[in-house]
Amino acid sequence: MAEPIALIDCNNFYVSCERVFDPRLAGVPVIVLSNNDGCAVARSDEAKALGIKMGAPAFQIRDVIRRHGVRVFSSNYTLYGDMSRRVVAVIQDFSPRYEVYSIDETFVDLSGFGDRMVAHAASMSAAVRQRTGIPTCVGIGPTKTLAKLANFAAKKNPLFDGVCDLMDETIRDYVLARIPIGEIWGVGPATEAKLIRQGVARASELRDLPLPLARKIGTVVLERLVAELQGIACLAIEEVEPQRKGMAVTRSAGTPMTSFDELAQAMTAHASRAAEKLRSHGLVAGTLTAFFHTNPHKPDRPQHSASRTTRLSPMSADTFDLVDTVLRCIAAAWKGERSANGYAYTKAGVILDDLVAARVAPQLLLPPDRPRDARLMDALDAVNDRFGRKTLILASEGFQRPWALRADHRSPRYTTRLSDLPVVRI
DNA sequence: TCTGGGGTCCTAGGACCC
DNA sequence: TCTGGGGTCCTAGGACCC
Repeated sequence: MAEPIALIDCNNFYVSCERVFDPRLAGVPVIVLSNNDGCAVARSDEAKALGIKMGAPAFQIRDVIRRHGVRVFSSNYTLYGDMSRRVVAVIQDFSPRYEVYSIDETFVDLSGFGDRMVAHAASMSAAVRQRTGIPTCVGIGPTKTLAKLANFAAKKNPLFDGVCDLMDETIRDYVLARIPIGEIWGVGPATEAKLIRQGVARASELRDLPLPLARKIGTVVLERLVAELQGIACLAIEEVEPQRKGMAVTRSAGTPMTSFDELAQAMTAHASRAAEKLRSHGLVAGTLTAFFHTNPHKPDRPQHSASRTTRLSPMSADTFDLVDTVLRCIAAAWKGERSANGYAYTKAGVILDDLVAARVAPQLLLPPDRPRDARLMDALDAVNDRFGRKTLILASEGFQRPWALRADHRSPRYTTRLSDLPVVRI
């Protein structure tokens, strides 16, 4: 008998975070927008009922928002990240083995709880609600994929009262027969279309696919997925966070960039941020990619997309190194006049790969003539840590920042900023 | 005239996730 | 006018090696 795995998933997480600090948001439609206030990335149940889809561009749903008084928020990742940490702190009290899978989901090993398993899951959910204010649902199954499906069922069907246990085969058959394959973890639009062409439309039908056929239709990934649906655990709970392989800082521009200088400023900012992220994780990068492109949603306008990848030698997390490298990359990729080349670039970014812990990174055999002082970076980080991000920046980042993000509806950082605390006047 | 077989490594691109 | 950002994994195919 497989061991039970639970998935605890926060309901409409970003919206729930906003509601914790403003009870007036309860019962009304609320959405949270992506970076740059681009599209809806979280929706309350009321907003979903209005037909607002995940990822809907903000400008396309303006009418619905106005007509129904939908409350709109810019993303406040500082707040959501901190709330996520608090949720996990509660979950820790309910099982020693767990995996933080995303900002709003955690897999929990429930083996050993026997008959009390469902009750235990319910009290975990209640404790999270009581101690953080965040509502959750729990799905339980013999594999991660089935726990995910159980969670989906728990969210959709009020019958389950927030906790769905799919360890029982009868209930599992009932649920799988009713869930379309597109809802399964790992089945995206491409696989869904392919499977439907093969006459496979329900989770139960996918589960009953012979493994070799699954392998033939898809890849080893689909084969594994089918095995997981059959109750054969292929994906373990990963308690230790694996060493990350790459990291990226990419942004859409608030106003399109039309000159090389504007792009260079934005790229300086992205590279600086990337270097900062590397150092905060104690890493250095071996490969750097810089890219920029025009707005692909406007195919009638002139399109240009460019990227350059280069090795960082020695591997580095130094702001100056990364900025120099990025500027060389975009200079090599820029077409035409620097003042304006006829293109309006809306997105640019820096991607770092081959990440290694700084202390085990290979060193140069012959050190450079002017060794960069690591203490300079320490000082930079110390100042920005103490006085706020971007207190000290490279001058090449500029001070106008026309490309900077839009965030017109940001809520206060209630839990991480003293200056953002609500003030009570008596 | 006739030109092998068996590997590794790297990269780009696709698919998926939240 | 306005369409996010940051990740992972897998595969195919090319380059290269002996």
